[in-house]
Amino acid sequence: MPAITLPDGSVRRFDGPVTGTTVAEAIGPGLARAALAMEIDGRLVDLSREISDDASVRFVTRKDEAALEMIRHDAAHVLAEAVQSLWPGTQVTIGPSIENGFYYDFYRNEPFTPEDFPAIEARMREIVAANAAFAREVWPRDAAIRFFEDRGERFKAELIRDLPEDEQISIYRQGEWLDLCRGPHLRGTADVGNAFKLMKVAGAYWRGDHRNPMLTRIYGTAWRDQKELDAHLHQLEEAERRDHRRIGREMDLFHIQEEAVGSIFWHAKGWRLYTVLQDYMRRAQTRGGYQEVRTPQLVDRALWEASGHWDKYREHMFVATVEDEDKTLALKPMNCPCHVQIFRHGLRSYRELPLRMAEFGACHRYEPSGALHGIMRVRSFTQDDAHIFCAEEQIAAETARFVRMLADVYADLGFESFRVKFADRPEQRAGTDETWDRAEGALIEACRLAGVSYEHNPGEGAFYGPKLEFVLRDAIGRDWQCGTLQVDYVLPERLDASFIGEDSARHRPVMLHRAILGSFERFLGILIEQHAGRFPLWLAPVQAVVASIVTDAAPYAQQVADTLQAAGLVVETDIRNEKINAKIREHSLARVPVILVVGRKEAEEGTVAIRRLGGAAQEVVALDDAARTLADEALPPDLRRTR
RNA sequence: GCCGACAUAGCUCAGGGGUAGAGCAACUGAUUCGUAAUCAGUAGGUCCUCGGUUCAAUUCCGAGUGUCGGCACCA
Repeated sequence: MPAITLPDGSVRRFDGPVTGTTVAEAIGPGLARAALAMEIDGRLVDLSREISDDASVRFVTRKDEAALEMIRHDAAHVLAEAVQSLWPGTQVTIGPSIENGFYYDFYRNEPFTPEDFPAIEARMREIVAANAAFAREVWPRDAAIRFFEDRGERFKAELIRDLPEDEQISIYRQGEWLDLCRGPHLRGTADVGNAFKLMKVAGAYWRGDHRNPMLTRIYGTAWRDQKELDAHLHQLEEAERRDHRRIGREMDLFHIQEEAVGSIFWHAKGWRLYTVLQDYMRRAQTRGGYQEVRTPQLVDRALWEASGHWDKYREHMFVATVEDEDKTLALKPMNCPCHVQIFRHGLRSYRELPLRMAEFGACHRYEPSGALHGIMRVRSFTQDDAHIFCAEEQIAAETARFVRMLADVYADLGFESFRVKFADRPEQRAGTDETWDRAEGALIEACRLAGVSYEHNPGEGAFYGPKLEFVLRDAIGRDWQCGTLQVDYVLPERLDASFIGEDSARHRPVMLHRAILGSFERFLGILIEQHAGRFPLWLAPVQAVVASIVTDAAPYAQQVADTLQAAGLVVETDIRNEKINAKIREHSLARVPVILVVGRKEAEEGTVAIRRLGGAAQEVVALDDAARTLADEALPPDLRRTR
């Protein structure tokens, strides 16, 4: 006699075990039509599942987030059936729902290509139209293993073998086809709907391990309805439109070529962007109580051996040898060992702590070729790196201080909010468990004191210590991990850094590794995509163009440009013999924030007509006023505050 | 690094066993024009590199390099 409690608090009693379908029908025909699955005591299950005991039940309809995930998961099953029916002998492996869609990994000698998509999608639509019910069955483990082995499905058999002993082996049938699956599923294949699209094929290692066979993965996107699908496709176009590689070329910011793979040729305009950002960061650091240093690019391997990097990252380091000397040097992949060298140069007193040592450190790492991506993932980059040498009891205060600084910088750069993740000890690590206990404990305590709330990111810490990761969200909703703060007890030990305490004895400092932007290269890529190249005035590579209407106005245009330049603005002059329409169009497409139009009238009156990027309005003001206003507007945010 | 796709003018792309085309950009000339494309003309190519097949390869085949999308990696 199950008593079923509904979300509104009402209770329904039934004579015996009932399925969710029955319960929904009992409540009303509308719900019976809309219910796709249900939550029994908070656990999502099939609607066809029987309820035999008292329970609280919530029905899941298409509007639910959970339903969208199920649509995607079921779409993966439909994809798998379609593929196996078109290419018998293809082995199935796994096919989960993911953000925005789903994928399914297949094993097949001949990989799929996007040309196969139309046929697969057509078959998928047939399967959806047939509306086979998803039927759950529980099989004995041995029978399930034998079944899949007999079909030559060795990956599925392996999956079942590796399931925990006490776990039920559930099989879902959809018509003729079946798959091992934990579930739950929608009622039938028709519930998947037709708002799906296959997107791309890719290789993926079995179980994500590069020692395993390569599978061929088909990605799809799936949504509740066509409108949502269209919105998603539009969003992808938007991301492509913002792609920093495209904008970098269009705006003449940088390029990369074969002779220096993974390194950037910064063109004049891109370099202005870079230096404006670097100057800003330098001011922020100075205000934050950091001292800036500069350390060598080439450092003897002995130091990397001592720090532990040679052991762990040797194959990711660029190594240099010289003919006349029996020495092996490495281009520094990071700055910390060098900073420790400065710290330990001479005796340090506790009075000097916390010692905040910053460097715009140019580092080289031999990244795997497949990892390279525009200016975001490169082999030569510059970090806004700093190490805070402090006593253990200063960790909390320094963490809080750093988070404040980071929040200010992000806000100035147009990112109002960020998330924090706490990454704790990885499997491969240096240092004892006791050390890790202390490091993690100190960081947790620091977060508490700083009022930082965080998500847990287990096992993702650096090999020498736990870290906080700071994640930005950009204008189109993508997350970027930029900032980091890492607590390190290991390196000071390995490189023998010490300070003299109040008690006249030697003590080990703790090192906090920290960065706000991460690397300039990557962050500039993010900034470019964040603004789609339409930078705020202070960052814009070209801040204004003076465009003349007639040749007679050319001398005045030059005078306007000179005035603005004297006021500190980056200005170009366009006195070509072109129509003003063409000039406006060109400079607008080039994303110049301000166009100053001057014709005979302006020349006579000593004015300029200001046109802002993105607007059609024009504002006619006296030249001197324009120079003053624009120069003011072009001040970096921190200088504007202290003006 | 692994899987797949791709590589043709500055850019975006078409083409195809007999050494190649468009649009935009560039250059020249005419036009002097008031807020998102004035008109006309000219020039521009190692068809990524190296091998192979062929009478002939930019095209077909192989290798390499690079790029792109994933996977793996990211101190």
